[in-house]
Amino acid sequence: MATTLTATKLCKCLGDDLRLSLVCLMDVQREICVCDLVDALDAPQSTISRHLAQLRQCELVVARRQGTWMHYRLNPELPEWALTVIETLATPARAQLGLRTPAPVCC
Amino acid sequence: MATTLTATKLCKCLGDDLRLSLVCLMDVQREICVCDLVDALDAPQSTISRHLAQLRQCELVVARRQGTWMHYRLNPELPEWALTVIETLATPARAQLGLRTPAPVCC
DNA sequence: CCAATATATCCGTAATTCCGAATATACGAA
DNA sequence: TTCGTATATTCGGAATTACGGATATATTGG
Repeated sequence: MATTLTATKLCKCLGDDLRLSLVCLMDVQREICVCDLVDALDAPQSTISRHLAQLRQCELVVARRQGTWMHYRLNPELPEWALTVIETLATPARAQLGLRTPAPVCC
Repeated sequence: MATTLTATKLCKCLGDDLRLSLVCLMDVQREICVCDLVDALDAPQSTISRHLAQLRQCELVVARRQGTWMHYRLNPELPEWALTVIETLATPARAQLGLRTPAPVCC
């Protein structure tokens, strides 16, 4: 199910507060695990996991398992334009979404 | 109904093939009128107009009336990050959406 | 094998978005 | 005024997306 990342798809992914928050968090913390995401963003675990799956499917992020934990990070093979968009949005988005850089809890 | 442009809203606007096409066309042709948009993109007039209204409402674009025609262009007061995002997406988007620069028909 | 923890998926429902034909509005010309 | 062109809005229905509780799966430790 590996679809190519298009401009429209990238925007659709980022066009949701929760998903944009997830991406922003991964942009600062190079790698972050689900439990940290869950308590950084105030949303039920199933919701977060569902959005992460969506980001994975668009190949915006990749996951690495370490024991019981899953660590997520931005896909290192993102096309440059996509990375530029993310980095450009990161600063205004963090302010607008009220994201503070969370101290890593687990891992 | 002038809401502030947030990162999420910008992405929502750009997360649709038709709207992204509209924005891309305005990005090349500094200013373009609805009839040109209608025949550049193959979609019914009401659909295009509806999407334009949405872009207007998010303040991504502004319109200028000249007689019967409406000329649209990117909002010159767009925050810099928004403009950067648009310009970054423009090139890949044009390729992915198969947009050729249309020769101005009317006006 | 069993329990505990972390994460993913399912599934019915609610909310949002999209579509395009029909209709309305705005303007210029006659 | 009336007509014709350009554009906007309305509206009901279809399609997509989001939600979150319940449940399934995976992994580690005992």
